[in-house]
Amino acid sequence: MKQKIEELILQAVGVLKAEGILGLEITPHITIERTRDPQHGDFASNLALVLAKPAKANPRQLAEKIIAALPQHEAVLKVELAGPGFINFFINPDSQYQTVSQIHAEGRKFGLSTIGAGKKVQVEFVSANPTGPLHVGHGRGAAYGSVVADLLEAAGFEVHREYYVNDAGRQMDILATSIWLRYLEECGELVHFPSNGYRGDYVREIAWNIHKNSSDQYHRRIEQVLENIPADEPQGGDKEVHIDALIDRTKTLLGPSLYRDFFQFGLDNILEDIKVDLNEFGVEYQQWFSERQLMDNGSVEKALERLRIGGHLYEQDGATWFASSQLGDEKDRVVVRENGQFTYFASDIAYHMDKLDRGFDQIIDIWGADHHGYVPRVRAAIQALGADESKLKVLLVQFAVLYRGEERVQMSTRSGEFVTLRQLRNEVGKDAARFFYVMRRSEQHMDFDLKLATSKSNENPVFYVQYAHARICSVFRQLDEKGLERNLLLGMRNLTGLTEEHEVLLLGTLARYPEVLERAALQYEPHQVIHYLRDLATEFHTYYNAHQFLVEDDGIRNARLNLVSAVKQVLANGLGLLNINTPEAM
RNA sequence: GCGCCCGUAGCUCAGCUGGAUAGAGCGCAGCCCUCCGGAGGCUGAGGUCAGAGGUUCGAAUCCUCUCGGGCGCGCCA
Repeated sequence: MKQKIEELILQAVGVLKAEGILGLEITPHITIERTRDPQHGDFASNLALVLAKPAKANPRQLAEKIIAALPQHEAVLKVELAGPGFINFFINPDSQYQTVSQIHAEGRKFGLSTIGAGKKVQVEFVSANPTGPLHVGHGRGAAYGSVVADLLEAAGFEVHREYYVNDAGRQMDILATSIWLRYLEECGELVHFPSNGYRGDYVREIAWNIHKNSSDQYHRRIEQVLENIPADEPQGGDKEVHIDALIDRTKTLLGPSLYRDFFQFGLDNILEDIKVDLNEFGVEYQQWFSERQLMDNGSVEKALERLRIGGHLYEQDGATWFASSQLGDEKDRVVVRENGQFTYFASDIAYHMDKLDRGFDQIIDIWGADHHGYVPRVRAAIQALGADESKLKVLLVQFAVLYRGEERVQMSTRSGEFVTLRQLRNEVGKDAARFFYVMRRSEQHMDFDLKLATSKSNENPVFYVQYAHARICSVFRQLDEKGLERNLLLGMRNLTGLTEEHEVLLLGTLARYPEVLERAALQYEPHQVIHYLRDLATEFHTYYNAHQFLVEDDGIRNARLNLVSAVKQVLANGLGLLNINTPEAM
């Protein structure tokens, strides 16, 4: 509908240009909006207001000329000039009725579009270090990322979902060493656990598992381990120096092969846990991309070589630097350390080169907002690699603060007592968790009230929307019990009988769904879908209270049932897209 | 100190990329079917869009400054 009006306006502009009223050089950006106030019709355009200046004309007079030049169309009932120069379009109600039959015909596919057809998009999200279970902060990224990906798919894009696994680097060595020390405890050694180690219970569990299945082959005496190790922080030393020495000692005592096994076992364990966790949360990936693989197969060298050829690298203080400050970053960044090791950033450059080489039209990185300082350097890298910088889109997700009613839920990573995503799911369930995470704009700091999410009352928006769906299902159950018939075709023929205010409103809202999906997808804003579904549910509940559906009159009854079942379909489509259940009864 | 995000009703938040009288939910004050699920609906009170300038026909939205909150500024990942 929106498109049709746009075409009509475009034709009118063409006519005015031919008549010399508008300069030929003027190419207006036509915006058509749905009106907020029904008195203003169904759609409105501010074209005349926008063109008034370049055309050097009075906006109202210009609007009149545009209206006069507008071709007739069966779907447009009338066009009005209003206010300072708005052009308001009143749609022929008959065309609104078509959406009901369209929804019935298209079913689950209603709302999908093809604007993204032929375009490949990669969405990378969560990508938490595999050093422990996902916590509630990752949950928002997971929910947001997966819905953005699904929205893009609904808009016709070919979507590739990816998790970047940071399975190389010091953090992983710290993990392996932490597990090993816990393992030694299992063997009966008395260990002073390093202050910088991973203290969570999961580390003990993994250690316990290894010990159970491996007899004592990794056992070394604690005196051997601690010999000449610099003091930890509580003993007046430096915790970083302490843990690095412990890592080296672990590697030496176990030897490359055993260390590798140990490292791998910890990694596999945690990664598997993350995969199961995300899966249960309704999040699927096409690929789990290994950072270590980039290190091992020479991709990092290749990426740096490409930067070197482009003249973006230089040596200083024994390290290799990327001159990112020339490409918008605030300062240059080290890519190869003095000790010869690549930085995390170096492998990230290689990762993004790999993304570019795979031929995606758009690369979307979804990060926690605390990483925002990282954006300019990655952008710089994209440019230095010779790619179009606009291919990269970074979406930042703010943290969620958990509350239980009024009381703030404390999180502490250090003590290992943080709230995990799994705990959250167990407490509020998948549906409420996903709904709440995605309910707010991603850049918005969010208060997540656990008590509200679990309450089975009208305070809880999840239940409100789901209830609308269940209520419609209940109506259809009642149909049988009352011994009334349903006739789909008869209902379609009588749709024009739906002239009540509530019905007209619902028809308009149903017709809006595809537009909402499209906007939400192109702007990466899942919360728009949530707001839409709440609106739709509200309008349905209002309608339900105002009118009986199961009436004696066959024509009206069947028309209303068709309308209501279209509402049910759209609720199911919307909730389905968010990966939230649509219960038939609650 | 510099950079990014945010500031809208008592609370939690929308606000369609600059449009018409700023909207929801919760909370509060009143109400509603002998009838398809009251997990619902209706009505009302509640706002200097943090503040001050500017841009223009028109600003919550764009620009500048100030105030307040969050987060970043490693040869960590």
